[in-house]
Order: sequence, then structure tokens, then C-alpha cells
Amino acid sequence: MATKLPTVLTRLNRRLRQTSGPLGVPPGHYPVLVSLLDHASATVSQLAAAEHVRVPSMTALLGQLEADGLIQKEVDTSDRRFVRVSLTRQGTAVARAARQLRGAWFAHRLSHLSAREVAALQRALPVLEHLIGVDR
Amino acid sequence: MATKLPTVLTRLNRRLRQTSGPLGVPPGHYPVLVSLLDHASATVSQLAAAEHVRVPSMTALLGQLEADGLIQKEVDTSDRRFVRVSLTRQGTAVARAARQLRGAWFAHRLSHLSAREVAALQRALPVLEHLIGVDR
DNA sequence: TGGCTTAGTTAGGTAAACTAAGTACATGGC
DNA sequence: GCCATGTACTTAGTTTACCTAACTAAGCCA
Repeated sequence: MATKLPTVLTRLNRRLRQTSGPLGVPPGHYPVLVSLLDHASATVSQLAAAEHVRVPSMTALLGQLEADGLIQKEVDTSDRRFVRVSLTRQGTAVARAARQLRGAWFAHRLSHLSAREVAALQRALPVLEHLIGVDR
Repeated sequence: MATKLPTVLTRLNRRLRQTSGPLGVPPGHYPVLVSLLDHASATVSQLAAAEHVRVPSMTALLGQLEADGLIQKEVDTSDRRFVRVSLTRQGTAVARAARQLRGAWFAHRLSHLSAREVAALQRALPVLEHLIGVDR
């Protein structure tokens, strides 16, 4: 199985990326918006760490979101090196809608599976999350 | 869970891609080499379908593998539109080594998990494969 | 043999990541 | 008080991995 899992993950991810979610929110933007729903005024570094992306990549991504009017940046007043990122009113609406729609879309895919299969996924989910954190 | 799984998969995949496997085989090349081990003389279209990639993308990928001397192409004699792809001697060696090393590398990651967790992954694996095939 | 279909390639573009280098700010030692 | 060092972020440039559109070559069939 150690030989198969990476291949399966690669293919599955290609599949997910092709399906540019609803609402015109690109798949890569989606997790950032959603995590901003939960953790308002995060810094660029924090977001980069959460997404396992380098800081410059996150800067670029945030630049797009800002151009789209979904987020706003604000320099931290107590330490002006930090940039605090938060959702705009529109961004909040889009993030909520995207989360809801993407959930529904994925739930529809899951509806093709048996109850046993869904249960297996459910149990595997925390394991996959754990695996993300494993170094070396 | 429908909202979490895509996010987890996205992050996990970034994680996997960062770890450019051993042997200098780029992560994207790896699944193609391995599937050629099992299905010699596949056509370009077949490989593209297996990887859920468009034909031109597979052409490009095979071009690199060919330049690296890992595969060879041959025009099908009975229907000269088809291109049959097969591993060279060197390609076979690299594919076998990559499969072995990548397996070991991933197994090492799995060794950080409990037996229960590994079992959960094991049961989820065929479900994920099934999910790849689900349309809409 | 001329017209459709199929397999693959070429050309050109875009998205998402990276590294390296630069700027702005904070802080601790002298 | 100011300079060295470190931290947070940005900018610039590159790489990788995909895509669509348009083309060529080959087979098929009436």
C-alpha cells in the first residue's frame, strides 16, 4: 500500500483541481478563505504555514484575493512588520457560500459511494491530517 | 467531512510534491514509469487516461522521459497512428528502483502512525480509487 | 478517391509553486 | 543612541504541470 497511496493521491488531486469548484473560486484560493473565516486577522506567515506553502507563494495568493476584493491587509500597529489579513464583507459572503457549495458538491460525489465506503473515508480523514504533519 | 476532505487532500498533495522523491525522478513522472512496468507497450492515449491527463500533456511528459532515455516510442505496425510506449533497459531499472525507494520512504512516514491508523488508511485506499472514477 | 474519424504532435498560454534577493521594521548589546 | 542581527514580508525570475486550439498523419468507408 505504501507504493499505491502516493499514486492515488496524485491522481485524485489532479481530478479535484480540474473541477474548478463553484462560484469561480479557484481551488487553491478556497482553503485560505475558509481558514480566514475561523481565524480572522491571521498573518501572512501563519496562513502560509497552515497551507504548507512558502511565504512568497502566500503573498501572491493574497494579492489575487485582494485584487478580487475578498480580503484586506492591514499593518499591525504594535509591530509594523506584521500584516494582518482579514475578509472583507464580500469575502466573508463568498467564503461562506463557497464552503457551503463545495460541501454540497463533494457530498454529491460521496453519494455515489456506499455507506461502508463513506465510513472508511471518515475514519481515514484524521489519519491523513496526521500524515500531513509528519516530517521526514 | 465533505468540506474537509478536499482541503486535506490539497494540503497533503502539496506536501508530497515538495518531497521530490529519491533518484531524481520528478513526482509527476513516477506514476507513468510504474504503470509502464505493469502495462508495457501502452499507447499515449491509454497512459493519458490512466493518469487523468490530456493527451498533449502526456506527449510532453513522455518527451521528457524519452530525452532522459527512460522510455522508447515505436509506431504500431498494424495501425501506424498508434505510438507504443515501453521502458528502456535503463527505464526499467529506474522504475523498479523508484517504486522500491518511494515505497520505503512512504512506509517510513507510515511508521509514525499507529496500527489502527494504518488500518484505517488501508480501508480507505480503494474508496479513494473509486472516488477518482466518479464523474459529476 | 474524397470526406469523416482517430491518434498524436505542436504552439501558446496560465496557474501554482519555488528560490534568491531586497526592503522595512524591531530589538538587544555596546 | 545607534548599529548589528534577526524577522516579516515583497519583488523578481524560474520551473513544473497542466490546459485549449490548431495542425498532421493515418485509417476507414461509401
